[in-house]
Amino acid sequence: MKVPLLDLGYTLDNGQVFRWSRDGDWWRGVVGSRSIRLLQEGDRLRVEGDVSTAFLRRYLRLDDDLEAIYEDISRDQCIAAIIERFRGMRLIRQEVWECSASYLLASYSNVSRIKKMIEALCRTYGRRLPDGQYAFPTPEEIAEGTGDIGICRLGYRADWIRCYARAVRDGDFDLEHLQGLEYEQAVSYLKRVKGIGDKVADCIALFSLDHLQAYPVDVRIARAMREVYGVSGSYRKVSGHARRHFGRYAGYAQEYLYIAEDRENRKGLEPTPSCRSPSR
DNA sequence: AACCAGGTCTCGA
DNA sequence: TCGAGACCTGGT
Repeated sequence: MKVPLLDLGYTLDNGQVFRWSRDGDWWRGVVGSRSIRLLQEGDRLRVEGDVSTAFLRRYLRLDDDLEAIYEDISRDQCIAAIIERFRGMRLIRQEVWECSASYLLASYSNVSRIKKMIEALCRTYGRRLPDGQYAFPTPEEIAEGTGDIGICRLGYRADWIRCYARAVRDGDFDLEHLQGLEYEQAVSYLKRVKGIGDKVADCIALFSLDHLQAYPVDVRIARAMREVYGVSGSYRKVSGHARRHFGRYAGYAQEYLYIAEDRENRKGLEPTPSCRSPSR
């Protein structure tokens, strides 16, 4: 399929999704219960697996006008340089249950471990797919599964995920209702779930509810906000400042800042533009 | 071997 | 509303 401005590598390898990995020149991943392989060749995407182009257009947010978003969020030299450096990185539109359950597990951990926890969860409770991969488990499968959650090594997150799965299964937490809410209401509703706080709620809002103004602040973003923009303090304060600074697509700016920090930390590879000084 | 991690919970001011 | 401490576990 033909695609607009896109860098598949930056898009799949920036910590927003946890079930994709490199496989030679290809990318291999499981989305829900679909096993997919993707290869980008310029403006074309080669696709293997049980997916339609319509599904991929939606999943990869190919409907976002990246150039327009770049223009909107390029409100300072630092973010402009980072955008230039990582051109083509897109947010991904994840399904709500998988996204929320995944980020519920993501707290106070690191991407490598998060990936392992999720794979273990899928292997323990998810359906086995024809190619040997495992689907992301449904709330019912987690709530009613007979597998031993202990082998997933989730730590204290095990209780959170089981409690959340039960609530969704029983209708005590309504994902349909969630998807109809505005940003602030969605965040408040999400935070009723034990294990979902400010940051995870923002991730879910941004990655699965189309609330592009959401601005998740983790330790890295907090560091960037402090060092680059001179802002620190409570989550509310930092996130709110960023949302005012970057505007309605603040979430995109957040993800560009995040990938820049990430590549910075994987030292040795690809130098990134540095703008460590509140020039002003 | 320490330190850190896509944070949240609880509690006290 | 905010800040301080504790926290499963595994990466680096």
